[in-house]
Amino acid sequence: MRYHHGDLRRALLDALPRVIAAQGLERLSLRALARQAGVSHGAPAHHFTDKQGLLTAFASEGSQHLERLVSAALTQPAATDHVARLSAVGLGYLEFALQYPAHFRVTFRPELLNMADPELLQARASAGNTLDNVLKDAQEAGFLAARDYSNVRMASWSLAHGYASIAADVMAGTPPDALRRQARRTLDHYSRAVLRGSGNS
Amino acid sequence: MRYHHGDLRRALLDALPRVIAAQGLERLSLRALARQAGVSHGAPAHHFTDKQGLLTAFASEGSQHLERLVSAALTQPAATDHVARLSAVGLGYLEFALQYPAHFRVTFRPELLNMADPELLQARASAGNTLDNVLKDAQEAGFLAARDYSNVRMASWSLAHGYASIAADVMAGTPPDALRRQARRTLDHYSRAVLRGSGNS
DNA sequence: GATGTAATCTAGTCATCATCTAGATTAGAC
DNA sequence: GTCTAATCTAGATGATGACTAGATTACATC
Repeated sequence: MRYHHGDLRRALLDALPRVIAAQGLERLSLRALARQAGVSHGAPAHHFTDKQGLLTAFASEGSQHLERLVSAALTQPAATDHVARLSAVGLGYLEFALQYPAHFRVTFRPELLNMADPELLQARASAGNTLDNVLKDAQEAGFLAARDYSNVRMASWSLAHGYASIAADVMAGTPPDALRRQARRTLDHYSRAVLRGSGNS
Repeated sequence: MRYHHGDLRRALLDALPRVIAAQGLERLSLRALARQAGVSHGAPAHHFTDKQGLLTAFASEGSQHLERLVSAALTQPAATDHVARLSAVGLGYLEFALQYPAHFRVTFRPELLNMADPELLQARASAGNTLDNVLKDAQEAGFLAARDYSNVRMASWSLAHGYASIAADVMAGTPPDALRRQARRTLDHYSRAVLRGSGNS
């Protein structure tokens, strides 16, 4: 075992999902993580200062994964009209929860993170822009009244986050593909209802 | 200090929100809680077995509060038509997050709880029935197609849970009344869109 | 290739924690 | 008044996060 690891920071971040999956986020210990990486129990502190720093870096990664998956869902051939595009945002959100469950559990838990971390803030902000782009397009095309914009934005965000949370927690045993199908139905129905026209009474 | 406390179980559950608010759920310790109650560090174990047992009992309380607040929102004079009633479910959910933030943080965290606990299961089930009653009424009145039922149920649950989660986490600094107003607008818009008629193409 | 500095890692320590145990105290039934 | 079960205390154990001093290595510079 070499004294210098090479890239311990990366190795710890890569081992984290496994350790969290194995013993749960609540029982995550820096020492167990260090053991996994074959390194002494004090080594992680040099890269992340403390547990909060480790999880903050992990959450930044999470926000980047989220943004990537939402963007990927939007560039799929099916995401043509505005309804499908609004659904796609939610589906990308779910995909994040399904593909990166450990990240998902950490990313939206401010009490575990250093919310002043600039890297985290930037990752969060750019992840939130995608929804705005979709809704702005829908508004310009006349599918969303200007005065409904903030309501629909809040509802869409809440719905995506809520469904993914429920899928990750309550429905933890359900097969991913079943969740994807249910989410698609639910989100399509929602998006169709909410973007039907711009003249709601 | 008497040797027997009288009702230590209740005293611990009552002190829990204060301790969680003070030092955060992640740093909650049974010993600190015992100190708060003026009792030795081993005493809580007799009533709750372990930390998971304590939080499970706390989560059962939470589900009861949730059910009570949703029911209260439904019996308000404004909750007359089906749209207002569907909104009220979400508003009750938010009210739970606002009035019982500590309970809210614990109640939906299965990894902290003993999900096999019969008391918890029953509290959860009865809390979930209220939404079904509202949607069943809407369906019978012709505001919701039978084949859309499960989609709307899932969307409403996700939206309520997601908004409350975001309000509790991301928007932790926002004044409660502002959150209530925003939630009412968002939920009304959603409910109106989704319950407009039963003949969506 | 040698050298010096900064980055990285180890090993030991401390206070605290959850959990377990044995035993002390008390309430309440008989 | 006695006895039993419920309740609580006190001590111990192993693990944890954070801190420290010091050992080892990488790397730029000469």
